[in-house]
Amino acid sequence: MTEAAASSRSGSGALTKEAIGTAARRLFARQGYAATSVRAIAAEAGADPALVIRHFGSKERLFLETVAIEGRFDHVTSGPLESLGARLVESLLTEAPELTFSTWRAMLRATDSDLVRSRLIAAMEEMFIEPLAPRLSGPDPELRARLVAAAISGLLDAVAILADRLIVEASVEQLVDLYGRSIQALVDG
Amino acid sequence: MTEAAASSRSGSGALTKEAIGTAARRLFARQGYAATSVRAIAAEAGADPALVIRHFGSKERLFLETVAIEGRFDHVTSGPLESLGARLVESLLTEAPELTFSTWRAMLRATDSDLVRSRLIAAMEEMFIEPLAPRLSGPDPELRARLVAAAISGLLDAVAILADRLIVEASVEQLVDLYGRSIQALVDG
DNA sequence: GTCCGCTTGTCAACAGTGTTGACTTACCCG
DNA sequence: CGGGTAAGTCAACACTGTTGACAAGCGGAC
Repeated sequence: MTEAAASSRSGSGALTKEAIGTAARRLFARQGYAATSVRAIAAEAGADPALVIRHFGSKERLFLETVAIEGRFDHVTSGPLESLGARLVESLLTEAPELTFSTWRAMLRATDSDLVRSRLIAAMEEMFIEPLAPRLSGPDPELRARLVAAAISGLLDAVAILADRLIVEASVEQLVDLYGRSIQALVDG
Repeated sequence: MTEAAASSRSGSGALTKEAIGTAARRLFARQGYAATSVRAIAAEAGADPALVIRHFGSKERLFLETVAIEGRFDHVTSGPLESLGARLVESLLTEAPELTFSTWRAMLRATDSDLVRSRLIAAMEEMFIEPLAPRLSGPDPELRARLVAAAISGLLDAVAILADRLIVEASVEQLVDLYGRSIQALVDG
């Protein structure tokens, strides 16, 4: 069609779309999906509520397009297996943890939507299960990799949603030692 | 409508309140908090939407009063420590799992509400952390008990929310063996 | 018997939500 | 200049949770 012409024509539309996206990202991360209204996003971006829908199709698609889990754990999952549990926990807790936690919180609470749910599943599989499963030796490597992912989601729950104070305020070394050893039991099989 | 009038004449409004409660419980468990409207609950109970609010105060309080985590794991947490991980996983997977899972799903998704969130935290502490922490020996018993709770919430996530097919379809013995051993590492410290 | 108070229920309305369609504006190409 | 199209605006729709005014039936007091 006229996509090339349209994109080269004028940057005005793409600019406000970008503004809407960043406003949505901020509000979704801070208040969650349900508590953030399209009108609030529009106001924050200085745009009309109808324009938000016209640019992104729906509030749900706006959420999916803006708040995405993008943690990269390749360096962890590709490292030595005997220290994987510890390195996994450390990476989760130290590398841009604020982003990881708020994203987890926002997405998990929005899993009413099947689209959000399948997106979350896909992210977990891509980040942890798929890189990990083929490397595990012993019985049921795939199942064990998925249980590792379950343990990770449990840690994210504790920090991002339940906000367990003792866990949040514990030292990274302690958590790496304790929870890392627990995950390591799944890796070793 | 004549039936409702008749019931109100014979006994009390507590009957219709009960009907509203069971309708709410069913719909919340099946569709979650956000997707269930007060009007749908009222229709299912054969009552007026305004009556729902008058009886329970608000949709949020209705949710809190109807869907509550009531799992009892005393027999597990008071048993022998050396097999606690395995017995915990087995108990979670076999004892009224449908109720446990749907309740976990409904509550976790509704943690936008601070009331729901603190209720969920209280339930986890009462069911797992408080009975377990004083029994653990070694360093940081409280922190380790809370990490056990985190691991549990991860397993619940995998089954109830992410609906991980390999985990759901795995045999209880496999999960007890693998994830139980992982939790046991936290218990042993 | 009549009135009062109380619970139980009904109705219409409010402000807020996501979303849609009609409409205007502004721009680039021919 | 004229036409087509993307960008933006506006009012409206159906829906949400919640509220206040009001009716109906009941038990007890005088």
